[in-house]
Amino acid sequence: MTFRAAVLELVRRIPRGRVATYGQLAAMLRRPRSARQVGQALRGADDGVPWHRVVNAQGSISRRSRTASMMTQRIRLEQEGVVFRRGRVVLARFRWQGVAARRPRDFAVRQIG
DNA sequence: GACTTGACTAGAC
DNA sequence: AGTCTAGCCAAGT
Repeated sequence: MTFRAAVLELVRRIPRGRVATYGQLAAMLRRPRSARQVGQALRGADDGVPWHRVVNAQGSISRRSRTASMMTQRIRLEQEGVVFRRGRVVLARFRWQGVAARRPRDFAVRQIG
């Protein structure tokens, strides 16, 4: 299993309407310093992988190449309901939490009385 | 193996 | 707020 294959597999699990950052995905793969390689892996991704759901740490879109437009990615995200503010995805609301999101809410047990 | 290339990022101005 | 820089490292030559 190459790193590239692991990245593509993980990106396929990002649900519609959510985004993840390069660094976040790298950390999920237990390779926290390989953010650049996540981008590199996405370079040749086919239509089967939702590459548009990956943005940089600032929530903005990174250019795929000199000529490539960033509009395609933004339009795709907005069509899924992702909201941009001042050119950035509102990460606080749309970041994919990964497996942590489905963890039991043990915090709700605490009561006042 | 020794370079080279970047869809990156945190920190420092 | 933006702009630079150094460090990063999987893949491709």
